[in-house]
Amino acid sequence: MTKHWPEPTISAPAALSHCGEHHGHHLDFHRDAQHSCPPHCGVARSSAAQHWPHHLAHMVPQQRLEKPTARPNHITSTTGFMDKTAPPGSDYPNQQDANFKQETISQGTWNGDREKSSTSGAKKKNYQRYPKPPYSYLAMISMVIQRSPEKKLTLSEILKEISTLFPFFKGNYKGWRDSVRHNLSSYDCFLKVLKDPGKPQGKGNFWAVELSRVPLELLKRQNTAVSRQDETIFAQDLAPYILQGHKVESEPPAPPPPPVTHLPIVRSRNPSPPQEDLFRPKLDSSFAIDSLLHSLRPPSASDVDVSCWGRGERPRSPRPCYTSTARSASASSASPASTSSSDEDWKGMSGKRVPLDGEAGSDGYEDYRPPLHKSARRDTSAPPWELPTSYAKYAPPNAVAPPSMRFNGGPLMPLHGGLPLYGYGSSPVAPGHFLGHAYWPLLPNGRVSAQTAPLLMDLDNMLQSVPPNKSVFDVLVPTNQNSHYQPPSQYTLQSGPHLNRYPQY
DNA sequence: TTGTGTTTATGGTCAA
DNA sequence: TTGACCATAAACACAA
Repeated sequence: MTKHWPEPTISAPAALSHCGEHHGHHLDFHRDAQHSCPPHCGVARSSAAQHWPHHLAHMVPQQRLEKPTARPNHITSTTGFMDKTAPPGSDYPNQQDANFKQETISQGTWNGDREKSSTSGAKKKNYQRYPKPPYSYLAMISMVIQRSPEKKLTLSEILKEISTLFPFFKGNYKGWRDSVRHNLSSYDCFLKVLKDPGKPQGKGNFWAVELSRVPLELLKRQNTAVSRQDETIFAQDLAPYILQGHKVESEPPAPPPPPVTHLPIVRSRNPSPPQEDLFRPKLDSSFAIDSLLHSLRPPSASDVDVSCWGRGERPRSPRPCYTSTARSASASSASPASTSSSDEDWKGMSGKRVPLDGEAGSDGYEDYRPPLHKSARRDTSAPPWELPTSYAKYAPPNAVAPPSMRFNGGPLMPLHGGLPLYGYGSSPVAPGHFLGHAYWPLLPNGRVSAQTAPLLMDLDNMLQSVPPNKSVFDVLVPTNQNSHYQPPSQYTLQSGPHLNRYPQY
C-alpha cells in the first residue's frame, strides 16, 4: 500500500504524532499544523481546529472541561476546514457555498495529487477527499441501513446514502466504495438478503444488519482529528441510532426458544461448532435478525417476509472476518470471528425473500435513483431519529432535550433559526435527502445561519439532560410527526438498565 | 461494459 | 516491540 503522506519534516513531528491524527491520508491539516503550532499537543489541535468552518466555530458550544487538551482553547479562524479547495466534481449544496469555498481557498487541504506529487516516490493519487468521518465503516453502513425504511439496502443504495450523509464520500474519491464493499463482505453483522433466491450468485442483493452481531465498539466515535476538533459535533456513539433501542447483551445467549421463522435460517457457517455456538449470536425471538428487522420495520413499510431472509451464501475467509473482537470491547455482544468456515456450508444456501415491487433490477450507483415506491416509503416512514453526525439536518426528535433546545415544549424541536445543518464545508447540508421530515418546514429556507446560537446536537450532550439511570430510549416519546412509527415496546427500555453504550466520558 | 461481491495484501494506529 | 485491528487498495470473478 502506498503511503499517502510523507512524514512530517518541518517541526514537531513527534508532538503531532502524539496529538494529531495519525491518518494523514485522511486529514488535510497536518501541514497547517506543522506550520503553525509549536510542539505542543494542545496547540497543535487548536491549529487543526482552526480549519473548521467558521460557522462551526461559532457553534462550539460547551467545551468539556474534562478533556482540556482534546479541544481547542478557542477557535477564531474563519477559514473553513473543508473549504480551501473545491474538489473537482464535488457537489456543493448550492452556488453560494461554492463561492464561499472559492473565497476561502488558501492552500490545498485535500489529499490529492498535489500533495502526493511532493513526495518522491509516493504514488500519485488522482483523487481528493474530505477528512473521514470519525466513525467506522461498519457504523456508517449500519446506520444508513438501519435508517432505511425497510432496514435493508442494496449496495448502490448504501453508497448513495453514505455519500449523502458524509461529505467525505463526495468528490472524486471512489476508493471508499471498495471499503464499503469490503466491510459488507467482511463483517458478519451484515446480512446479504438475496433479491432472487434462485440466484444465490446474483448481484444487487440487499444488505441488512444483524444487530446482535454488530460489534458495539465499532459504533463508537473514533478518536480522529475531526472528532477531536469539536467533540460536541459528532455523537460519541452511534449505537442508539443503529440499535434503536434493541438491547444487545454481552452475556451468552439464553437457550434459543423455538424458531420464529418458517424457513430454515441459513446463517450457520459451521453446522457443528460447539465452541462457536457458545458465542453464536442469539437467534431467539427477541434478538434474531428476523425478529429484529421485522419488529423494527415501520408499519408503513412493505411487509416483507423476513422469515424468508437468509444469510448470504458467501464463504467468508477466516482472516478478515472482523467479527466483534473489538480491541477494547467491554460490551461487545457479537460473536468472535469464525474460525472455521466451510465453503460448502454456504454455497448453495440462498436466502429467500419476497421481492418488492420495482426491486427486481439492479441499482447503479452513478445513476442511482430510488424507485418511486421506495421514495414514497421513505417520505412517509423515515425513522424518527436523526443521525448524530455533524451532517445531521435535525435532532433526534424522540430524545429528551434540555429546555434550551426545546421548541414549543416539544422534545428536541429545532430552535429558532433552525438546526445547524453543518457539514464539513461551510455550507449547511441542503435539504434534499430524506425529505418529508416534519421538521424541515421549520428550517428557514432549508438553511441555517452561521450565527445560529450554539447548539449541541450530538447525543452525548443531549444525554446529559437525561436523568440518571435513564437511557435515551427510556424517554422515547412518539411524536406526532412520527406517529407512523412506534418503536416496539419490547425494545424500549422502560425501566431497564442503562444501555451500556454510554460510559461517562 | 459496468456493477457487485469476495479475497488478499498492506499501511497506520493503538494497546499490551 | 509486537500483535490486533481498521482502513485502504487492488485483483479477480461473475452477474446484470
